[in-house]
Amino acid sequence: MDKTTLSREAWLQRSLDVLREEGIQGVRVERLARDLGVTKGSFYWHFDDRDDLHRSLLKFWVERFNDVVTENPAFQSADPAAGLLEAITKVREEELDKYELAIRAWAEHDSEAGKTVRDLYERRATFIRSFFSRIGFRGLDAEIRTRLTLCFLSWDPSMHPDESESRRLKLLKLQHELLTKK
Amino acid sequence: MDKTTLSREAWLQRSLDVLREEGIQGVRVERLARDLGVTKGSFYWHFDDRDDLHRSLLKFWVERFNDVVTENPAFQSADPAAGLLEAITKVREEELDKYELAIRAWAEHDSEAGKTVRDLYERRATFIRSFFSRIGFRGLDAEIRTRLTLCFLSWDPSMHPDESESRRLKLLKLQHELLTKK
DNA sequence: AATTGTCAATACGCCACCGTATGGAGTGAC
DNA sequence: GTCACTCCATACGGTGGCGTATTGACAATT
Repeated sequence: MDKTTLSREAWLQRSLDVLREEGIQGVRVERLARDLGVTKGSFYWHFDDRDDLHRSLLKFWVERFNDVVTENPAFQSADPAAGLLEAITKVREEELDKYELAIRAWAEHDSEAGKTVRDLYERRATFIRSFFSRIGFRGLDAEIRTRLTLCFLSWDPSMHPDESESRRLKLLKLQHELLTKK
Repeated sequence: MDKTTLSREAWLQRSLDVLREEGIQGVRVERLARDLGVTKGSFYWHFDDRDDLHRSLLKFWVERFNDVVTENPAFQSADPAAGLLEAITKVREEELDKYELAIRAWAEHDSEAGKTVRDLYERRATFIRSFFSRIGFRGLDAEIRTRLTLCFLSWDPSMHPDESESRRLKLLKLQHELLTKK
């Protein structure tokens, strides 16, 4: 791994954390430079401009925190209800939702981030829906279960930031039981 | 109603719409002044500074879009399942969730807005939980149903901005059935 | 008619941030 | 030891937004 790549990723990782803590308006060139202990001369070597950073940031996040679930064949082997539980448990355990709300907040007011999030939602919905479909739910019945699952995964943790991990997993299981029960 | 009050509310209403369209970073003094066809001389008559506007905006939103449900005794009369359905239907029909995501996005990176949203969540959760409690659900079983209801109300519509009103109501009813069924 | 109060216009200084231009340090090629 | 390449530092001009100070228009009061 050469230094160019490394340094570019350092900017991206720091950007992601700043995004989470302060929102996209905190992801500024000179501020990041201060955080990283360099000046913006470095930034403009690695990126065209601030917009380039923002777009790269989206790609960076999608690759690291999303593809690992929806593109992962491991969840297809078991019986559907168990496979679904494994998938949503992985999200919680590996904190794949860590930057979720920050990205969603950003997407609300940025068209490009909006498109990324919408496309991603479709991938996720298709992924989850297939489980409910294989369990035997059809049409609107599968749809509402899919949506409730996605809602709960993406939104609920952000409303309970101080909840213990064990309680979260308990509620996650309970939600899974409730929605997979025929 | 004197002109002072009216004009102050004009700033607040415009701010709320700008917040929804562009986020809190769009709620800027000179920009709002342009939108309203005045100069910022007016702004600094009605508000101390930008921060004063932001804090007032929060209060403005809470009073207009939230108290009407949680502080409304009308939903307590009917049987619990029916009362719950009435309450969540009112939210959808009167678009009380219109500014929900914009506020939530703001709250993610602003401590004062964060506190407002957390307090509000508690009020809502208590409100919803009482229905499930009266239906006969207890403990974690009532908790998960409460959370799924709140998730669905706050988050799901934002993921389907182009969905028809009738389909939304249909899914809302289905969600209600699924969660109130013993 | 003069005075007071309400609201808005104008002009100013200030600061944060962006993007560019240019120079310079370090390293490997040969 | 020179050359070229990679990466960062420094200095600059430009822009946009904030908040203040001052003046002005208009209405109501007396």
